[in-house]
Amino acid sequence: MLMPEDPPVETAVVKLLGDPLRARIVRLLAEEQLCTCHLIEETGARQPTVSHHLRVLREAGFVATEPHGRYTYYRLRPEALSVLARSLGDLAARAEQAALSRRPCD
Amino acid sequence: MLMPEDPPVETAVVKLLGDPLRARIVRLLAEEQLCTCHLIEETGARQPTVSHHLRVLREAGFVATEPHGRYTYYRLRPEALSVLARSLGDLAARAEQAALSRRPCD
DNA sequence: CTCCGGCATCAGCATAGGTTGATGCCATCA
DNA sequence: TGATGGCATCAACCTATGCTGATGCCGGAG
Repeated sequence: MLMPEDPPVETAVVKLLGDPLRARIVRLLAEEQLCTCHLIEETGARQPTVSHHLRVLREAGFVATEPHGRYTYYRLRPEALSVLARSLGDLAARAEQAALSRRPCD
Repeated sequence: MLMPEDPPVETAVVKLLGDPLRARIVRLLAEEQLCTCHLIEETGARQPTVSHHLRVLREAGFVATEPHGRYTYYRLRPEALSVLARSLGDLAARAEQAALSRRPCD
């Protein structure tokens, strides 16, 4: 078979939102665009830590960076979130049907 | 302040779906009810591993257990998934607005 | 041109969490 | 009632990953 496993893509992406600090950053960015210094003082985390998580979120397509003078602003990419939301919704819908069938054990 | 942070509850729950094996189990259970032995042969993981993840998923409210003879069947709880989906959808919606405002740096 | 401040990157450390082998419990069957 | 098989639990190990301190880059102000 070609795809014995399901796309681990989404899974890897979901994993990123599982980190508390990353989740906090995402929620902060869901309210307004912020630069790194804001995120530092809002979260209380140190600069390299924040910078690291922003990099991770950027590489995953969750945030977009926008250099502005010597500050760097970050904004959320709503699409990335809504794709995940839709995917989870689909899964929930299928789960409704799954309650009916049960695979026999022998 | 009482709640400087936002509810890490969802975050903790999302984290669970970030594990590849757990995600695989959830997707398998989204198709039909399965017992542990099915999940073992489907995933290729060993029995204690599967059992451990099922426990985690059960404690998080993602799956329900249903003892059936000497087999134990598991089924997905669609509600848990749809709650997450809705939450992510809300976040995406707010992110749309967030693109407009930007906090000044000084 | 020089200094400063915001930010990214790097190597090392520490903890969390997934996997494993061994073991015990319970239900079924002979 | 003893044997078997499905499943849960436990302690130990190990890898992944988040955090830290140090350093370098770059844009802007003087």
